[in-house]
Amino acid sequence: MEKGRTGCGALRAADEGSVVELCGWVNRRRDHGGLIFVDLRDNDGVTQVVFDPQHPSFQAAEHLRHEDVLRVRGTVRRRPAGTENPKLATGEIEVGVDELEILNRAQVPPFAVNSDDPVDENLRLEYRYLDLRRSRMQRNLRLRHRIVKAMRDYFDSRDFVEIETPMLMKSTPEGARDYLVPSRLHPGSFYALPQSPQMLKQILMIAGFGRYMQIARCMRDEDLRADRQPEFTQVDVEMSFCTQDDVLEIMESGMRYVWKAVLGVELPPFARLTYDEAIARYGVDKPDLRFGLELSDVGAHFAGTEFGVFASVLGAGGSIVALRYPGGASLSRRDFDALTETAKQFGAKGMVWVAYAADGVKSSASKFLSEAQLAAVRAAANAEEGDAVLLFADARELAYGVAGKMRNEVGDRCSLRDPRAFAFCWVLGFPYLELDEETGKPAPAHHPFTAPAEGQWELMESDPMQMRAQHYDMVLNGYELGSGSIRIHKPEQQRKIFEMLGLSPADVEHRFGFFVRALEYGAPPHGGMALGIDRIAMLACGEENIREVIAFPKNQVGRDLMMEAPSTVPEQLLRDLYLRSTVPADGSR
RNA sequence: GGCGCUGUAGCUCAGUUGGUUAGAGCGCCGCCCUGUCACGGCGGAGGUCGUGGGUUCGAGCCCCAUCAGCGUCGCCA
Repeated sequence: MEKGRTGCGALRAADEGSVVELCGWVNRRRDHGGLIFVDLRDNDGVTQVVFDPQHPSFQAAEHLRHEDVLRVRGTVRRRPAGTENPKLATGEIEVGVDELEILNRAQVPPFAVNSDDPVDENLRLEYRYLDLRRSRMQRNLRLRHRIVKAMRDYFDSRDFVEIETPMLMKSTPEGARDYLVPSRLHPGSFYALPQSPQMLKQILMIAGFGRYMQIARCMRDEDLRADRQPEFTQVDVEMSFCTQDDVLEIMESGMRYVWKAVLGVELPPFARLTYDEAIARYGVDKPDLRFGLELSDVGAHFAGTEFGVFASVLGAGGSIVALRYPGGASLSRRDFDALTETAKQFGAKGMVWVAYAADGVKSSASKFLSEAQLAAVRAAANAEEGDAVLLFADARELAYGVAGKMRNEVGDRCSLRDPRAFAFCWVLGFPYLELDEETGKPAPAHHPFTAPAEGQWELMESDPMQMRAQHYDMVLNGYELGSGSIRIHKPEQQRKIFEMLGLSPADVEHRFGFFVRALEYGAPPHGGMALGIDRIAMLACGEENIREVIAFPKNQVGRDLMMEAPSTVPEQLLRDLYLRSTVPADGSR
């Protein structure tokens, strides 16, 4: 607070009689003709200031409007008995104005700044400075600040060093699409903005820093989602001579510290699931553990079934996955049709439902299901009378995937996803390889610096798809907060992975030469992790959209509606960079 | 690129089966009001019903296209 100025949230009854100076915005004005009250708001709170008619500033106060900016000097006085406002921290007192200075006038704002009533998001983003004045964004961004500060404090206390890495980096072929920056000094060459500081933090381990962290900005040129922005912030961590358990301990303790420091919440130890368990029980590798509704495989009960759909799926080695819908027996056929449509959007070919109502069992496939099968499904899904069970039959991966997404859908419909609950977990033991959908060949499921599970290098030759990675994800309420791994630190192993990726030695030299060379100069074993700050802040704030915890976010098509970026640039700027646009003048493509 | 939803006053919304001059609350403007705090009272202004086309005697409402936004799938090593 500047010398002599008092915050608008500071004054209490004990300050009676003191002369104070307040600065802030007109949150509200109540004009009684012979007496004017103004609620003055700053980042500290709201104070009622009073203009008496005999005072020279009274006439000016008659013309004050929402969001005008004032400096006020006056005397703190207790409010008359019976007029205190218990809803206001400063509600015992008011400031009788002696001096009013109007520092600036405001246009009539396009939406109400003094309330958190919903407003069209386009408008909020266009007038973000007004939106940020509102209490929701003030609260969210201040909470976010405290999260980031708690993280820095925590990692500092555990002897991590924050080191900045460049924003102008080198484009690498795999992963997300890069944002490119043309080089003026090197015509035809480009920097890439970092997707993450991955290789640089590993090089910092090779450089002997031992424990590194960074609040790192990352950019990925992919399509946006409610939980995804093209630029985002990670707490990026790397450590030397560590095991997977060491990293998990550091990161889990960190989250526990942050939750305690910022929210006052003591988190229990995080649940640990293997990838295979997560898929089998929840159908996803980022399960929402705020609720149960675990999946079950009921294929065994349908051996020899006459039902064509099930028979062909089982014949082809697929799965039939059951999901309980609590209270679902009361749904209408129409409701089930709508659910089936939802499942189809998740990739299902269809859905069979069974409703265990008090007056009997109904099903979309009742002709084909025996009493014994209905009972077996009910038992497998732990369904009670009044529940429904949804069945998804398909190739194993698809059936579980759809069931997992439908589990979240059912969780929403049954209000099982409490926004104030925090269910953290670790997912471990990911497969090292997955089949590339285009080529059909095995490719690393994660980034190519991940180390296989201990003692599994030999599987690379014998049974590569069985290899597991020393890779781990931290998951909160169904959101992936981040992932990490123990890295490869032997240059020959790193080369082998690149080779498997189909890179020739010349490719490796061109793209990763600096990195493999660094590994050859005594790279210590190391590993680490990165967590998405935006998602953490979003969940800590109880928000469902990442834009609510970012001061100046992009909209779904990557536009900043306030400054109107991206934009065209003067021709000369392009010439300096040796660039020429291929976009026709009318903007068509 | 696919699918779904949304678009009516400055804001948030209502608008019946297609039928007279498109409404409400808040905000805005003016007047009144000395204890309010979502102050109150009286009066007033304010509309390309996203845009274009079509069907119809008649369209905010139906059809087609298009724009913008949101959600989602693909995508995000």
